[in-house]
Amino acid sequence: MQDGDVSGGTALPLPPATFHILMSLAEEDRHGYAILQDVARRTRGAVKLGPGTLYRSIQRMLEQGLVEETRERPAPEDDDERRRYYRITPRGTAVARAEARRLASLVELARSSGLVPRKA
Amino acid sequence: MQDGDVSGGTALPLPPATFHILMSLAEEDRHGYAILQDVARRTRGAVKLGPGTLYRSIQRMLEQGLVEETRERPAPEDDDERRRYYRITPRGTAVARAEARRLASLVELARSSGLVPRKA
DNA sequence: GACACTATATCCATGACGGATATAGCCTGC
DNA sequence: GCAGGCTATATCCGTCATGGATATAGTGTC
Repeated sequence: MQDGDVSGGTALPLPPATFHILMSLAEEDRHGYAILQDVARRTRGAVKLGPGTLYRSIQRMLEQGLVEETRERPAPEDDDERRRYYRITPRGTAVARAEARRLASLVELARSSGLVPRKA
Repeated sequence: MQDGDVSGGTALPLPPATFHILMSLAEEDRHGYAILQDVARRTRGAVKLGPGTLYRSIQRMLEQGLVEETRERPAPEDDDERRRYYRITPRGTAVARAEARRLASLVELARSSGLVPRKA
């Protein structure tokens, strides 16, 4: 299902886990485990990333420059030294937007196919 | 990324190829190769299914009862005996609708994440 | 003391994919 | 005449993303 590239080796469609991680980080910087909880919360439990999926996705995304690790950390009393915090990059934002547009046009396609009788 | 089932072993998210095939068959009964061309046409070339993906997807979908092979064929002068024609089942329609709703709510999620600046 | 939660990371099996390959008849251009 | 492309179906292979199990380890709860 080869769509287009978005410059730099990241092709669409984006792996679903990658898209969810980018959406979570678009809101604010987070560490891995917090992303896990945030995705579950935002999707009302519909999407629960497994730990394997999460950490391997983050590694891939670091290599592709979609996210970067931040040195900034919260005040020590709110922190946990084990955590690793991540921030979305401009490239990550661009890729996420491209994926969102792709999904939106896919929904449009479904609508014009006579599917989608009512609003979600 | 385990979402819910839609009764009978077919889980969401649907494999993208499966969703495209269902959308194509929602319009009218088609044979395999015609689905291939229709998907490419409807997505304006953005999605081109490989032959392996197409025929294995159809086999899986037959097993899951999402599509069925039809005995009805066009007039012999418009036909090709090699073709195998497929029709979407009520279950296939239900599954496709569920997937379309899932995608629509994913787009909504992206919108509320501050992504998606303009319409696709 | 057992269990659950936080937090990261790796391993394994499964599943979906693209592309190559196979087979084969048809048509077009050179 | 024959090379190449199109129609049409089907199988094989390597790759990639996934869920879940497992590992490690500190904290808190029952």
